Amino acid sequence: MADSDQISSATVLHADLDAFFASVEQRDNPALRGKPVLVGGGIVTAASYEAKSRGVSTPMSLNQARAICPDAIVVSPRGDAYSAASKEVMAVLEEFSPTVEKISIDEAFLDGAGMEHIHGTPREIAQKIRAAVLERTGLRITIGVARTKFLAKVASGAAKPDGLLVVEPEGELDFLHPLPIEAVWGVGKVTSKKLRARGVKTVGDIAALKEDTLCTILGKAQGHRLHALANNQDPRRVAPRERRKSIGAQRAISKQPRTRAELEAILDSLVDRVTPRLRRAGRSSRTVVLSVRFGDFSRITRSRTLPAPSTSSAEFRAALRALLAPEMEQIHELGITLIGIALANLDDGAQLELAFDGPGGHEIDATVDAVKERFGKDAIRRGAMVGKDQGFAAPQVED
DNA sequence: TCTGGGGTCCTAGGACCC
DNA sequence: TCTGGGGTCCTAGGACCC
Repeated sequence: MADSDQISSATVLHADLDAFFASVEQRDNPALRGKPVLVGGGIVTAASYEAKSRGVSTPMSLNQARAICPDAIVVSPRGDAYSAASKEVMAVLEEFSPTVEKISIDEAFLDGAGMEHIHGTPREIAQKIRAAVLERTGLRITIGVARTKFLAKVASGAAKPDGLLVVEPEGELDFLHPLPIEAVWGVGKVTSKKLRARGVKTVGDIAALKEDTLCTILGKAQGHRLHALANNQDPRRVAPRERRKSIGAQRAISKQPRTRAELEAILDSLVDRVTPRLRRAGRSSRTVVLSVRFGDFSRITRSRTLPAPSTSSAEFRAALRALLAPEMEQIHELGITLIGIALANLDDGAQLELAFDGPGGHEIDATVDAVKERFGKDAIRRGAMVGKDQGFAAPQVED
């Protein structure tokens, strides 16, 4: 097929769940339906549309939200429930398109290529998806349809909540150029201020600027990207996400004096939250990152790269203690309001690669976790021999 | 605006190597 | 002893997203 053919017929769908966390709470607890619901602790992580219509937005402090909307029901986040609901929804999406790109817990792009034959026009496809998601998961999803990812995403934003918007190819610039610059993915507070200071208010205004000018204002990468998007150029294909590049955990804490031992205990608990996720994913990490937010909300990060990829909690703990020690003086002076860790530089495979003869005599490389999954967690033990019929030779794993 | 928790990407300087 | 350019890795900070 000619390339131009594909581009002219390209259809991208952007599916975005409405007020996701709050909607899951309302779905799972009928007493919350039709009422203003706030999910969060400290700040509002998600607000139901009943709460949003009263002026609550995210992220806003919970106290402030309560002041605006005193009858709001506040619920603590249930991360596991949201992950499970997200999986249900993504599974429905995957029934419609073989190419689904998850971009966050509540959003995904779908490649519409080839779906027309089975499901009809892009509008009909989107309607079917919305109906299927609601029926199967009880959640409402908004869909934007366009020729490019960028337009599809902007379209879903404009269609919320519980909506559907198709941007026809001949109407693209009319749709795009009047939008405020903040509608562009990647234009946040700082960029918006820089641009507005120069009288740039709409996407059309950006399009009228020379790329060089934009790069001078914003830096090369962002200038180039913004110039392209504002001129309706977005060649990005829908493609399943590459693997995660880091895994982390953090905890906000109250600003009271903390001993080093107390902080190390928090660090250890964060390590214990993160390493199981690392191992479950069959990954290992070579770089350990400590991040600290002081009493004045300034932040630092400190990192250490290990000589070899690791999955060892003990090794991570030791590295983090070493990173924390030099910062204690600052912490005493300013106080500390958050402590976080991340494991970066993720490698494939958990440290040890195993080769064994698979069915048909092929040699298969497997990670430790894959082997455990297939043969049971006792298949690998320190120094254990695995039966010949399973084709292993004395795998040894530490930990 | 008295501020959560999980991420991605970009920039920039220095070390080190060829 | 003085000198160049390019590439990669590491560290730190910052903007941004949901």
